[in-house]
Amino acid sequence: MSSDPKGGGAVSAHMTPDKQASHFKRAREARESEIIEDYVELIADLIDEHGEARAVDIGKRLGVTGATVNKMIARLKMMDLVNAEPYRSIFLTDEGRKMAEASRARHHIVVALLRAVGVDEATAWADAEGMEHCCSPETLAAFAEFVKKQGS
Amino acid sequence: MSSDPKGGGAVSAHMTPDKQASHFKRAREARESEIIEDYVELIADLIDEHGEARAVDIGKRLGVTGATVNKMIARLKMMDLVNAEPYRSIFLTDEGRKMAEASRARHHIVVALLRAVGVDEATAWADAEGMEHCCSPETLAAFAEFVKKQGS
DNA sequence: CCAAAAGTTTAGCCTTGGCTAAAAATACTA
DNA sequence: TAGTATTTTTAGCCAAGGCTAAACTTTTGG
Repeated sequence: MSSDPKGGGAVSAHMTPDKQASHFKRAREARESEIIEDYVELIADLIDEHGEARAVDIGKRLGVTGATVNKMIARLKMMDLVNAEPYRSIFLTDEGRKMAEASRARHHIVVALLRAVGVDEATAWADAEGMEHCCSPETLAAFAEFVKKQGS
Repeated sequence: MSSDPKGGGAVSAHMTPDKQASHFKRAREARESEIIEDYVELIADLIDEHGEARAVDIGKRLGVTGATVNKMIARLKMMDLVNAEPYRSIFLTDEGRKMAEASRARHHIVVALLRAVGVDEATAWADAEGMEHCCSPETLAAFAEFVKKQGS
């Protein structure tokens, strides 16, 4: 740790190569499901707000083109997360709805935790967008616990 | 928010479509730089521990094949983050070292925050692997502040 | 009721970041 | 020093998730 002026030390000093590899693997896998969950959660939001989820609105909120949305919806359909017929709006399957609920719950816990440790509202919402996908159940549980304690 | 039994509410109720789009864009960009930073940080770790960073060791720790490492190193070289000659081990440029420092510092702050809110050591290290890339400077500052306060 | 606008779909392209297999270079060891 | 073992490199594959452009529906308004 000779060249670490900040005093932290090498991350890998804490573990064996394969343990570390598994962390990175988990992070890679999280990245994969992240996009899926973003779409599913957003579809749920749109249905709640407008009664339906249209490709064009999904695209607008996600900042991607309609073509991209379309391709993704095809994937979600194959994964049995949504029901969709050509030229009609998109609906969640039971499984999709369950995923949306879970995703939303995680999102809220992360926002609450960030607020509790002093992050401002806007930043909390923005940052939670990515963080919600990296937290293990244990960490989420700890967050929930901490927030509850703070509140009381 | 009619159909939200958990009481959280739709995420998007808090913002306009384009604001939300920018959050997702930021999350996508973070995902892109994430891999780069993981490689750079790991190279720094290996140099600190072994005096050099070899492709085979990077691969082992990241859980990817040597071929993948090789391709990535070529990219890092193009980005001027590392110096590497054929069949020799890899070194960081000044810019690379700077990135590694920053990444490492973020990593440590996140771990400290997780520990402070009650996450156990092992989980903290594992989860920080992904979270470190999603935190804005504001959030990291809040984390640092919070940890400092707790400690005193 | 029909034309223009809006939305959806398809086709085809690109980059990333994985992979395997095989070739080339380096390192070790008998 | 020769031969084997390890490591690196190259070539070529794949899926994901973006994009544009163009064709095709559906919706809307005159």
